[in-house]
Amino acid sequence: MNIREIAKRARVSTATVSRTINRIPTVQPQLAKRVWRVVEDLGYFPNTQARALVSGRSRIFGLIVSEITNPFFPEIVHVFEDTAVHHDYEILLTSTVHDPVRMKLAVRRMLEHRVEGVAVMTFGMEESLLDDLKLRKIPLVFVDVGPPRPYVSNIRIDYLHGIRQAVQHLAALRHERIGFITGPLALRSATTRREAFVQSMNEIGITVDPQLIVEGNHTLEGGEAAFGKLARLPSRPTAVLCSNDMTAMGVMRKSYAEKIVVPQDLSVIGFDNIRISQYILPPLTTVEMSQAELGRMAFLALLNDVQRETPNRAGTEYVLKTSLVLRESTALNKRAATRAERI
Amino acid sequence: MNIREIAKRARVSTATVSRTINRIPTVQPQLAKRVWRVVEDLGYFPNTQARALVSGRSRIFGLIVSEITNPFFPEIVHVFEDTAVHHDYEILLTSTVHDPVRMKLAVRRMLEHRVEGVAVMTFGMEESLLDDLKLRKIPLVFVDVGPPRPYVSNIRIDYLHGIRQAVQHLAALRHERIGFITGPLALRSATTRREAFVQSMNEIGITVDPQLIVEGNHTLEGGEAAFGKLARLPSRPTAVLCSNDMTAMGVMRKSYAEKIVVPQDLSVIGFDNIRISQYILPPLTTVEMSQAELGRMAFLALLNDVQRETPNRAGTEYVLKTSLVLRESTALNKRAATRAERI
DNA sequence: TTGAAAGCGCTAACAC
DNA sequence: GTGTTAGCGCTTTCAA
Repeated sequence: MNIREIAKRARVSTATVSRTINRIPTVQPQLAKRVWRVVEDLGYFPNTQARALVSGRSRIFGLIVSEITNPFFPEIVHVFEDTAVHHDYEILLTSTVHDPVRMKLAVRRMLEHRVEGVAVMTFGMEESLLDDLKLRKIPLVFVDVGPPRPYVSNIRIDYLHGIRQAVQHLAALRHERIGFITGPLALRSATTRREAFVQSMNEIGITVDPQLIVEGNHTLEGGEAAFGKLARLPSRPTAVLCSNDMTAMGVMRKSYAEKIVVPQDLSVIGFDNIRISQYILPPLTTVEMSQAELGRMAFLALLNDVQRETPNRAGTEYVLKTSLVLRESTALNKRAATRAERI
Repeated sequence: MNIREIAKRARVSTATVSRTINRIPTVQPQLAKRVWRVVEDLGYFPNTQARALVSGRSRIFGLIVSEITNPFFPEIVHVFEDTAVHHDYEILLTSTVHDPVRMKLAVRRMLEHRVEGVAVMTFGMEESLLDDLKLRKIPLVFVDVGPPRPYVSNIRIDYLHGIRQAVQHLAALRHERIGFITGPLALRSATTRREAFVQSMNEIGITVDPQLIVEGNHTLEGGEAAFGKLARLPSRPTAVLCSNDMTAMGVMRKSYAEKIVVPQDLSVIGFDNIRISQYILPPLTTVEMSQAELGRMAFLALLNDVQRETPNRAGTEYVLKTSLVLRESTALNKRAATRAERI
């Protein structure tokens, strides 16, 4: 069953059927009605492949994430898909799993399917592998990477805003020795978070002891190991800020093992606000970087690029704010509090 | 750049280019070599839409899950995608979010994209909405639902195996009053798990007190509420088996609030073995239902249906075993243990 | 073994 | 406002 069959039964041309289905307003209402009747009677639906082929528009966007099993991503994927469906787009999803080969393959698949745009959420990894896409001037949106580049849009993350709130929250709870566990420093997003931490500390008059900054790798195990180092310090921190929530969970797990009670003995703050952070015990105070908002922005950025008639040479810059979500993993610094009482 | 361009430059016909690219062995090696050279020089790759249109094979499978943000699914999606890519298939993913409208829309999208098969992982929900697919004899694979149906394959879950292990593990730890928190009883998967529990208890000579079976809804909040009921019982259970891991996390959260210590005062066992279960405190003992295996089986089931020349009228039945994973949320029943010492 | 050519289902340019 | 028709890029007969 195809458009010709519909045309025959509705006694119109295929062009009229096509126009009707695409809601082109020049079709006479009565003709349109006749067409719709047949369409519904036969349960006809158009063939997207044929459509894409002739129109040169696939109505597919690619979405590249580093790992769908990383709890940070499912919400993004969900919202991206949801927004896409609302705009009659389909999504070609791929996880690179930090593997350049998979990344290369993903680019190939995107090209073969003639995607109209690609959102890249690998936070700065293997970015050069996307050159094939850039070459063909396919709209691209990145999250949180490097300097502006031609034809590429960016969603900048305002890390400083949330991290400053976190630092000030800890300072208000009278913490001074505040540790920071970074992500893998090969990632720009990780170094930027670290810098936001250092700057926020400076702003409140504290120069960060370099020993208090330890490299993690955004995994729970990395958080455990990193906190291990912090805990062995002669003067260990009373609070730890982590580059993501999984790291914070690692810190909590390690401190549980070492009989350090969160939040009484140690305040912990995460970053991302992934879904489970509210469910762990104690519920995690964290800096939210809205995954839903990120998914929506990424889709709309691509849609915007695709819909303009002149190519978006300059790229567009978007900004996603971060902000502190208070829960129960932070508390007053006991030592400082005792001191204060004496005063 | 298209196949004609390649043909011209390689001084062969488009047919030969097509054959070469599709690795049809009748092409002369030297001709093939010439074609490949041009293909590589120009960075040519075929257009999947055109291919699909003319061959009538989209090389796309649909994957319908109830919620990608449910931690049970990301691993499945990942493995499904991974296996698909290995077989040169693409995947059309959708979350129904338990919404019949979205389900209906998903079916429509699948049809428009001419998917060759659909894996349905909604565990028994809104299944009638898939009639359009059945009607068109599109290969379908379900997980864990109803009786065999024509043209539909099924992955059965051997719930009993794992649940029996869980019950026997608890019994060995001298628990007798064992509670069970079900999933939403509208779901077949939930009632089947409950029945497996009752049977396993009967097998070890215990008739389950109906008060000890409480309905949950597979969410953390549901687990909290359900355990609230169990905790208020005159004689509360010393162990609880849950219909999924999120429920178990709810139980742990609620017992934390009520100063009931897991596992000393209460043993808890989950079901599913989602990723985070190993990370929570204490690490959760749970019945594993391998998500990776499920994703792989679902893909291969569809592939199998698609590759046979005669339609799979009878459908194929697959079985996925479940089995207990011991971690740290269970312990010896204190009361019974004391009694035993006296003996 | 290779090439010529038909045609997959649809859109859009053009003619009326 | 509607119809006729070319053609999107490819696979696949069929003939040579």
